[in-house]
Amino acid sequence: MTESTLINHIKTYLTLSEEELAEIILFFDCHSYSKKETLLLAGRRCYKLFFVTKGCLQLYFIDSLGNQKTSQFAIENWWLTDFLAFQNQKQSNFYIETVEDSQILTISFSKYQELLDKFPKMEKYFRIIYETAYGAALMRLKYINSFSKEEIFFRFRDNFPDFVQRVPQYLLASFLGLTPEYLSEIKRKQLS
Amino acid sequence: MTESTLINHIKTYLTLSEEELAEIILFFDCHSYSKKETLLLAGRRCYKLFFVTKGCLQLYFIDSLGNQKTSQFAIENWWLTDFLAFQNQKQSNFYIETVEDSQILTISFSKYQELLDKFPKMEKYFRIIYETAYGAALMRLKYINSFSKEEIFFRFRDNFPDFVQRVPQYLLASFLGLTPEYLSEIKRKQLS
DNA sequence: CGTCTCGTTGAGAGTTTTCAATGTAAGTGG
DNA sequence: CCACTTACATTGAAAACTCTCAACGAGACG
Repeated sequence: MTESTLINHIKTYLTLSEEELAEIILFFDCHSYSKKETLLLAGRRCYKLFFVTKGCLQLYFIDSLGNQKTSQFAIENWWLTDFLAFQNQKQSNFYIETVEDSQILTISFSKYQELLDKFPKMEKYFRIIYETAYGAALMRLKYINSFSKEEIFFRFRDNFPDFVQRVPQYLLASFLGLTPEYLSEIKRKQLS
Repeated sequence: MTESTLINHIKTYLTLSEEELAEIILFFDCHSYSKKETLLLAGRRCYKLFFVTKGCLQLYFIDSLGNQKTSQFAIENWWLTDFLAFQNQKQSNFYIETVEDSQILTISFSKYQELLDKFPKMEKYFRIIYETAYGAALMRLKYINSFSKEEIFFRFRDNFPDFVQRVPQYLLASFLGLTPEYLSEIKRKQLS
């Protein structure tokens, strides 16, 4: 059951009764998507927050030259949306698309507010989620400023070998901020 | 009164009685620092969270070549710490230092936990703070991946002209991820 | 006045991108 | 199951971007 993924995740941070958890889960809709389906369009109002129970999402934008640039991936147990646009109920700056066949729990902005009002403990859950995500984003910025693109790739591959296998190389390149061609070159250099 | 800065900030997100606010503020210590004082050392356990009521802090690290790299600034009404290290009570990856003479409210990790336990509404406050900060970090990553360093500088200067005046140029360069020399060159190029 | 910090300049070197071409694997329809 | 098409990965050369290093200049401050 796909909802149990979220329930288990919440349980790792909060102590809640089974009744409460059952009520909480009702705030969410469950959807299945196949690979390369779009869940959020840039320019549209961002009124959904997504939780991945299976599969993989990417948050990306199109730069001025028409290239797709990935800002964030989300795999099992990750939350994803354009958080600034979601919070302010503004137009999104990003697209969200499935990278694999995926199962996604969805909550609208108004339901999200209701959920937080009715279960204040969930404020704590999301506070921890965002506190962690923000810390991780600062670490990512640290990496970007510390290392050459070559080093960024090798370190990422060492830290997340499974994930590197999981996504196509051009998406990984787009996420790490280099061109697919240069990523190819780097890999070849290391072999010799 | 420096504590009122935090009180006002909390009021913009929560409705709390004056008594509650008075109790909340007791969890914090107030300190004055002059320019270039260190508040957090990399390698030490990170057990404090900071709120700037006046002045400016920087979160930075030293790269393998010995260069200081700024990951984040915090001015009035900003929270700052090494959030990953704070949350897990681990060794910090960053230094924190004053950029100007500053007044800082400080809360230890244990007091922070007590505060959140005693005033669950504060979970909501911090949830919003971190949700915003995370969204902003993703936007920063978007900028880094979208634009050349030259463009990043001009856009930052257009968006935050006052801040650009406020901090020395070498710190700004370190924050934007380019060298002071290159920043000089960019500025000169635009004049002609 | 001397010193220290910060900003500027210029040349050369290193990194990364662009572009165009080729190779390869995988999916699709007959 | 094969032929076709498409999507993705690789290669190499040239160009663009950004850094390094060393030197100089200007202002702040004791």
